[in-house]
Amino acid sequence: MASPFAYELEHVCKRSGARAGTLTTPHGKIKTPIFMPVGTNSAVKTLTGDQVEATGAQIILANSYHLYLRAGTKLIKQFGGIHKWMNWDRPVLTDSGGFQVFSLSHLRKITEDGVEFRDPKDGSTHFISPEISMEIQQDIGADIIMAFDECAPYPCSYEEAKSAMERTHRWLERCFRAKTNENQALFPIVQGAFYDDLRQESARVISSFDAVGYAIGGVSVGEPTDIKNHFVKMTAPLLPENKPRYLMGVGTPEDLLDGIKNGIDMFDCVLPTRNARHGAFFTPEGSRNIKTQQFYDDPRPLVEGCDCYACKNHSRAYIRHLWRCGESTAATLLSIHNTKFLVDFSQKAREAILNDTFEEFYNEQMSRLVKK
RNA sequence: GGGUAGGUGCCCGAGUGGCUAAAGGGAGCAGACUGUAAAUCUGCCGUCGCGAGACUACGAUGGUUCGAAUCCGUCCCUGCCCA
Repeated sequence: MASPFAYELEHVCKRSGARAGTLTTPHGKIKTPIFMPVGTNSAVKTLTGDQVEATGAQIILANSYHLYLRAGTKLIKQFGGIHKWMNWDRPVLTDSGGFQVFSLSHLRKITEDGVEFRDPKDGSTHFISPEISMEIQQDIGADIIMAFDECAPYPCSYEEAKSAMERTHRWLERCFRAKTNENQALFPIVQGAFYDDLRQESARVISSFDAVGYAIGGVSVGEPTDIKNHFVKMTAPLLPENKPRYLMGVGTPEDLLDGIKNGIDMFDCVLPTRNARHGAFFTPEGSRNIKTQQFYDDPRPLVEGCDCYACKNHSRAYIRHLWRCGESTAATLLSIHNTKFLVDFSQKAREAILNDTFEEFYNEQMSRLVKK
C-alpha cells in the first residue's frame, strides 16, 4: 500500500534558506511554511471548531498526555479517533508527552524505561514509555505523531544534555518499533540542548531514521533569542532537505521570520491563544495589550486591514470593554485575531518565498516588529 | 421614644493602646508568558519627593495617655429588634 504521506519541496528562496512546500496527509494537504494552533485538550482554547477553521488553520495540535488523563484515549478511539471526536476533518498532530517531561519536571521521575508522572489535578500517578506514548497516539489517531523525547531545561549541563539526548535517541528507536499504523507519520525530534556538537550528533542520528518529517525540540525553554536562532540555524540544514522540518513550540512573529529564514517549515505555539486570554494581541508593530488605558475609546480594529472576525466586526474600545467586564468573548475575539495573525503571517511568508521576495518580506516585517 | 450592632483607604473587609500608611480581597495601573498544571503569574497601588523624609488619614469633635483606628464624653449617620 502506498504511503498516504508525501512532501513536495516546491521552492527554496534563492537568497535565504526559506522554503515553500506541500505536505500531504490522510486528511489533506498542508501548505508550508505553516503555523499550527495548539488545542491541547482537543480544543483550541476559547474557540469553536468553526472559529478555528475560519482562521485558516490547516492543522492543529493536540496533546497525548492531557488527552490520556482526560478524556482517556480509549474513549477517543471508541469515538473513531480524534477527528470524529472533536469534529475536525483537517489534519491533526499530537505531541507525545515529551514536553511534559520538561514542563512538569517537578511531578515526574525519569527512568530508562519511561517517565512516571503525577497528574497535576488529582495527584494520581501515571507511567508513559515510548511504547505507551505510541499506543496513546495511535488511539488518538492524529495524522502526525511525535516521538516520545526528553526535553532538557535551559540552562543545563553538558552531561545532562547529553544524557537526555542519548535517551531520546534510544527512545526513538523504541517508538519506531512500537508504531504500527501506516496512516500516521511519526516525526523524530532533535534534542541536544544548547551544545553545538550534541545538536549535530542528534540531527545526524534522527536523520538516519526514515521519517515523513523531522522536528527540532528543546528550544523556547527560556533561552535568549540569539541562542535559539543560533541553534535553529545550525540544526535545520542538518535535517533531510526533501522532508518538512518542524520547530516545536515556536513562536512569536519574530521567531517565525527567523525560523523560516533558517529553513523551518512548521511551527506551533500556545502564544496566540494564551496571550489572548491574558489580553494581548499581535500587530505588525509588535504585541499590544487590550487592557491598557490607551484603547478605552479607540474606534479602530485591533489591526487596520486585518480581515479576521474580530477586526471586521469590532473596535478596540469594544473588546477592551468586554475584557474589563470579564466577558469570555473578549478572549475569544483576541484568540481569533492572534491565531489568524500567525496563520496569515506564515501564508504571506510562503507567498514571498514563491515570489523570491522573502528577504524583503523578512526585513520589512522584522523592522516593523522591533520598532514598537 | 427604648434597646442593640455598627461607621476603617476607590469598594468590600481585618485590626481593640506602641511592631499601623493600616492585613486580605476586589477594582485601577503596568509587566511577563513560546511542543498549555496558565482566562495565569508578577510589580505598583494616600499625597508630595529621585531620595532620606515630610504631610494627611480609620464618621465629627473634645478628652485620657509619653503614645489612640484602638480607651472615655458628646454629637452625627446606618442596619436590626421592641414600642
